[in-house]
Amino acid sequence: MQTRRRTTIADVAARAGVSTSTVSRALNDRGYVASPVRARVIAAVQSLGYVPDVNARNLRVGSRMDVGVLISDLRNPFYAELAAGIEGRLREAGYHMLLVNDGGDPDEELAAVRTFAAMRVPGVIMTPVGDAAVATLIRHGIHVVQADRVVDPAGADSVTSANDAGARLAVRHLLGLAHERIAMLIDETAWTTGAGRLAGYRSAHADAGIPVDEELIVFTGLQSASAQPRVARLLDEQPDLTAILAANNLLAQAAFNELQDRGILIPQQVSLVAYDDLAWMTMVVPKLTAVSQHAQEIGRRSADLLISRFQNGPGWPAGVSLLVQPTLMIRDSTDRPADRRLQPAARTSAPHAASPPSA
Amino acid sequence: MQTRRRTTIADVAARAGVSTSTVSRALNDRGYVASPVRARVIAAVQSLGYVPDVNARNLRVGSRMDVGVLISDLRNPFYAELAAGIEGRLREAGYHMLLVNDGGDPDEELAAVRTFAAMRVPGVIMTPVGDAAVATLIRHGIHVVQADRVVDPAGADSVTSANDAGARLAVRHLLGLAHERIAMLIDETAWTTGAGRLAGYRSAHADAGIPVDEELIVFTGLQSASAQPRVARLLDEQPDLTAILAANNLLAQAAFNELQDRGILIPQQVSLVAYDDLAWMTMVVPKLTAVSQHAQEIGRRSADLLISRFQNGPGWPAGVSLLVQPTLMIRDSTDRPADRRLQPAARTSAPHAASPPSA
DNA sequence: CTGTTAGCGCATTCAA
DNA sequence: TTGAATGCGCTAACAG
Repeated sequence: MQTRRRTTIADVAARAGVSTSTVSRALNDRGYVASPVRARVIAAVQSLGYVPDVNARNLRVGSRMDVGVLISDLRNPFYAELAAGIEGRLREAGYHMLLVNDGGDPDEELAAVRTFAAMRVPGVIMTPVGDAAVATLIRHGIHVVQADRVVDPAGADSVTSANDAGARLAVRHLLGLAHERIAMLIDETAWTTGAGRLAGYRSAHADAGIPVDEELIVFTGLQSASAQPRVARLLDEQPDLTAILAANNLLAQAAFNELQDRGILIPQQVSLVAYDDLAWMTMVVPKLTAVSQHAQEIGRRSADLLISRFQNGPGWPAGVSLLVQPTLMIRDSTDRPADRRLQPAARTSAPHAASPPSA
Repeated sequence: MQTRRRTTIADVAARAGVSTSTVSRALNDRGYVASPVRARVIAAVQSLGYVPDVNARNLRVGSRMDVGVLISDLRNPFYAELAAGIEGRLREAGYHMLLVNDGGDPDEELAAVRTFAAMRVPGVIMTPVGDAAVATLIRHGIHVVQADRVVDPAGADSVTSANDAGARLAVRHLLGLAHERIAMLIDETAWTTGAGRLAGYRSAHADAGIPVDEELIVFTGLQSASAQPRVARLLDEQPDLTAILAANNLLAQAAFNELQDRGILIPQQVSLVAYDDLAWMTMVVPKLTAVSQHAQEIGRRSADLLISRFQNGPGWPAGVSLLVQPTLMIRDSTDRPADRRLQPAARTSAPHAASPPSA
């Protein structure tokens, strides 16, 4: 029957003819245990299929070997890579990853954080959405590493991508090709990722002495469904833009789809640079020029940083920030701008151009 | 200082001027608690920032609200969708997902399963790789739902895609287009996914009275790096094939890339059907005809099934198997086969055709 | 080298 | 309606 009591350390002890503490010592290589005794214990464990109860162990010892990981969206390949990087390193260090997906919702995030606190995990790696969550963790004495973006610049550790540098790389590349009207697609700038990328966009323009036309900076918001229509509007309103920098992979997808739908040639009519470098970007025609953030590396370093926190005591400096440098992968979606007059002609032949532009 | 003892239920009790049992009752809505007392307790909890220790709670109660989820590869969008589906439902039911990634490695899988057993989770949802893991879980009285594939057809519950039906759909579509030499790309058939898809491929042929040429069935193995070279060899050795069915998204990617690299036109020279329907498949040219497995739905149903197990006692029939029907999304990568003689001509102009075919 | 004792934080009898 | 006592399974002192 299923009602059978689970086997405990006492069962093992009885079977091996020793006390429970001896079993505990044998299993944890702690203190002295005579070889033959250890062998008997191991044998008993095997035959009983005994697995120690971590709840009891954690309760007694006061810490556990699981770290909480909180990310926004498992289905976004960027986060999936990040999580994979984190998990790999944690596993190497003997820790387990407890992954929770908050969907970018601050309430879910707070709930998840409470769960981690309840579990008494020693640390949490998260892509933070609200600062309340980070604060809660810290208040409970739980180490937190902010990955990818940061909401608490002072207190908690972080590992982020050099967003400004990445955007600068992309824009400088476009400016070098002689583009002057470069649109920037961005979800929002409340997060450091968006803010950094926008800053890079601006500073690259400043370096080149080219003024930024604010009309070319479009905010799509966080709902991915609204992105493509917003791109459509941009294309309608700014017929003379020659290049687009999409601030993340979802926006790149939206831009690419809209350009395709309209029959606008990339890069002949509009050059496109994606932020995030995903597999599909080399499968489409043309292959997309993209900024690789090295998501997995960000994950690995986040895990490393957290583990260092565990090992080095409170002596360690607080608020360590690591920066991972992105790389620009130049492919086929960027080229010198062509004669702009090509564009309206091509667009009228596409079905989507039916609605009259406001210009 | 960090050395401060963590706040426990006793601290809350003291602050509220009641006993610990009253606090416990107030927090769990169990038994009678006078309203004003409850209010005082809540206030104390708030001001102390108290969060109950789940380790202690689980130890006492003997069960927890976390279910283990074990998948092969977080970075594969199919699994990511599956996990997202599982998590959504679990969360709705008040459970948390503890996700571990085994990389398809039986040893890692076994280790993870032991961890779950040690945690005394009430159930595990997994894409199983070895049968030892499933057996271990069952032996420990932990409910397991096999998702996507199954290694234990008798004992444990499962939610899978109707793989044979999906492949049959795809092949029937190709046969209907008058293809007769349809290659099947498959990683391996040790897993039920591959076996089912191959069976569907065969039965569709049988239904149409078309013999299967075994040379057209190629096994790529599990390492994704070896897939594209294997496709290359297939193309060299079988110059007269007119269509390819790729048994998963990785293989579809490999096939697509190889065809592109060789300049072979899809679908004019070779039609391509992907198993798994991912976002990039509608972004490439041509858009890929694909079998959608509804990965998220598989995840949702797996979670539902597990939760039912929790609720309905041992009275429930053992080994429930749910089947999710796949859907064929017909797009632009499949068409009637063209004159085969086009192929060699096109291929000699491609760089990869340098190595002489064995034919 | 090994056994006895105690207690981690909590939920639950059982009395009051 | 509340409090005191008990024990979940385990590890860490402390004796022996």
